[in-house]
Amino acid sequence: MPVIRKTKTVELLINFFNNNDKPISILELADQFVGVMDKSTFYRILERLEDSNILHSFIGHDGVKRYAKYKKQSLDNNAEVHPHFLCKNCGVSSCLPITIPIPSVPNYIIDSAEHLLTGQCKDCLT
Amino acid sequence: MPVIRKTKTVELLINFFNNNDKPISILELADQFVGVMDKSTFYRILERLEDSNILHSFIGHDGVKRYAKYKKQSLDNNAEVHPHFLCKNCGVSSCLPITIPIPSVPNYIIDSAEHLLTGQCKDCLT
DNA sequence: AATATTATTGCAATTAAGTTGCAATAGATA
DNA sequence: TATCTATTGCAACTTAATTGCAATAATATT
Repeated sequence: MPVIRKTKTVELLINFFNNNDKPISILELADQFVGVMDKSTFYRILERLEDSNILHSFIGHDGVKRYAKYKKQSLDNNAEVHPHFLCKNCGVSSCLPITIPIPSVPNYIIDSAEHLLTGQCKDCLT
Repeated sequence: MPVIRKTKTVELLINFFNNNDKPISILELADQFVGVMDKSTFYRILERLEDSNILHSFIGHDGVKRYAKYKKQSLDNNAEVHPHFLCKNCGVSSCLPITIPIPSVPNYIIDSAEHLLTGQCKDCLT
C-alpha cells in the first residue's frame, strides 16, 4: 500500500539486495555505504521495502534485525516458510533452502512464522 | 556448570516462574518487583537460570527477550522443541503445547531451533 | 514545462534493552 | 568462626532503533 518513490538511496539498496542474498543487519549495511545516507534513512527505507514485500526480515538470537530479499515461498499458498540460520561461529546468517510448514494450533490464529536455527554454517565446518 | 547460590532474589524469581508459565520480559518482570532488586540483577539472575536449564528464553519479533520455565521436551532426545507465540493484539506470549522437529539441513550443523509464531491468541478470539 | 503536492531525507536528540566495572555484601565451605 | 568467592547495587555505558522537524526531491497536476 505505501507508495515507494524511486530515490537514489532506494535504488542503491534494492540493487544491493538483488546482488546479495545473505541477510544483513542495518549496521553492517551502513558500513558498506559510509557517508552515503543517514542511519535513520536505512531504517526507514528497509521498513518500507519490507512493507512492500521486496525484503523480509527476522530478528536473530542476538536481538539484531537482519534483512534479505523477499522470495515467494510456494506457488499455491503461503502456508510454509523457509527457516533462517545464524552461525554461532562466524556470525553469518542465511536463508535456508528448505521449507517448513506453518503449524496450526487449536484456539490460535497463526499468521506468521519465523524459524531461527543456530549452529555451524558450511564455511565453518572444517 | 555455573554455581547458583540460593539468594533471596534468586528464590523469589524461581518461585515466580514456578507459578507463572507465560514467558515474560525482564522489564515486565521488574514491574512486578519494584524496589526489590536492581535491573542488572534481573539480567544476571535470569542468565544464570537459563544456563542452568531452569529457564529458557527467546527473542520476540519486537526484539525483546522473554523467559519462561524450562521444560524438557521429549524423553528420548532433544530433537524437537515447542514453538513460542506472540499475540499481535494483546502482546501476550506463550509456550505452545505442540512440538516441532528440528530440521536437518545438508552441510549445516544445527544445534538450536527457535520457532516463533504470531497471530491472535485464544483470549483475543472474540 | 512549470507548479503544486507530499514522500523522503538529514540531522540531532531520544528511547529501550541490555551490559559492564567495581566496591560492598552475603552464601557457601573449611 | 573465619575464609573464600559468587552475588548484588549502583552508576555509567553501549547498541539498536525511533522520532520531530525543517529542508529536499519525486511525483502528480495544470
